[in-house]
Amino acid sequence: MSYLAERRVEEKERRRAEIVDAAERLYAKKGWDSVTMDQVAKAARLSRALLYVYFRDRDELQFAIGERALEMLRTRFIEAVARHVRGLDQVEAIGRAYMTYAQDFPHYFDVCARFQAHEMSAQPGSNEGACAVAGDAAILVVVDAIRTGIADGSVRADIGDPMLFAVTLWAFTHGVIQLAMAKGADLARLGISIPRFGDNALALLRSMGAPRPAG
Amino acid sequence: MSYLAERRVEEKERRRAEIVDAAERLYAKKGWDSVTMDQVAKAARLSRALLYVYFRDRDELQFAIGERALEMLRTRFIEAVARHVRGLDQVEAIGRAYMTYAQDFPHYFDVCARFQAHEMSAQPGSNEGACAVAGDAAILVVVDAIRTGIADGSVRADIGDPMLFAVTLWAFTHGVIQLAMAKGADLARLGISIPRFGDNALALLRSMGAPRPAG
DNA sequence: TCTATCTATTGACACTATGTCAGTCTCACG
DNA sequence: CGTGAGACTGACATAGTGTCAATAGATAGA
Repeated sequence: MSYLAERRVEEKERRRAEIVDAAERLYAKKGWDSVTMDQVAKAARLSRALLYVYFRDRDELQFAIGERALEMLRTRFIEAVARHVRGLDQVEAIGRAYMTYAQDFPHYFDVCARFQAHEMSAQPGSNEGACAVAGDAAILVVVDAIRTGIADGSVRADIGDPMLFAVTLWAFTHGVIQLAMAKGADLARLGISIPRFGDNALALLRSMGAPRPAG
Repeated sequence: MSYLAERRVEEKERRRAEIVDAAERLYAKKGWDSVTMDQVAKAARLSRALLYVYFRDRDELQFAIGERALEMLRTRFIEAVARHVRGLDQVEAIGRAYMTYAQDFPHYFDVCARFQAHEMSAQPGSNEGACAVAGDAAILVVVDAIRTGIADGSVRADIGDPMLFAVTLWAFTHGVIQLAMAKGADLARLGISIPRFGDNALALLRSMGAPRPAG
């Protein structure tokens, strides 16, 4: 029966998703480092051994959460872009979207940060090409916005490669958010509030992309 | 005898340093995650249990390496500043120094990145105030350079708080290096070489700080 | 010199978590 | 039925962390 095999696959995907759900809840609550496979198994009401049927190891489970995180991020980027017409505004909106994303889903941002920081050597078992620099799909949204901006004149035309510019903007923004997320308290002690920090960074980035007479 | 107690303290510090040395070598060779207390103990020719006399736990050992890393970073910053007179040039030199530092001591940069990313909640047992945002001492060098730049006219005067600007520059630069370190291969695949990436970022940062008619 | 004592050092233990595997359970199909 | 494929599990082996009682070594004082 072909549609039985189909059902099997479907069931398998559901189980897998349930596991990721459970893992994600724990991740959000306690941080990845203190989530054990046992806890995940219990939360999903399965035996620990079964997790290893669906995921090669702990890292691959985190990787699965990462895929969700990147997908969500891309969605937010697209929504942000849709709210503006001028390219420069879109780029700024993307930056702001990244910030609110990090606030709304700290654990998602955490995965992104780990993907970004550790080699993440696309395990041979999984869908390899899925994640490159920072979720290709997401970065492409930025590139598009930049291209739009160059076309409508809101972004300086003399930036070189839009891809290079996009990756750089990404790195800048990521660095700012990461610092804000981890060191909010220390920043406060220096008289810097998170919103001020974020707004300032965003303004600087905007001025970087805008043509000479500031826009 | 007072000078005997003194000798004791000295010996203790030497031992401690030996342990950190061993740990650091392993860190540099294999990355912190795959360094075990056992390996450190063997490398230092001590029993594993003794490590716990000198360091509360594995994290505190890494922390000790972090102190060295931050000290080294500050040194590099100071050297970089000393090679220039105009504030803007000093700031740019600091950024470049951070990049070469990351190349020269990848494991030191790795510790910095972890300090920056994880709360690093200054353990009550150790010298707490030692590390705030990113090794206060290091960031102060940046602040000084910015102040110098404002004074000599090479840096836009209308940036607000120099501290805010310094922290932001730090975050930007850190983000760029982190991405370059971890994703060099993927960047290359996008046609972006590390040097180009770094130089471009540095140029952008410089243009951010320079007064309107680019300097 | 002998001994009390203090500190550095260690072997062995308890605990936690990971990943594996042989074996059990379930159920659609012949 | 009963059988075979795939879902599922209990129990094991391994590895690493942190702790503790006990040992070894040196020093000051009798």
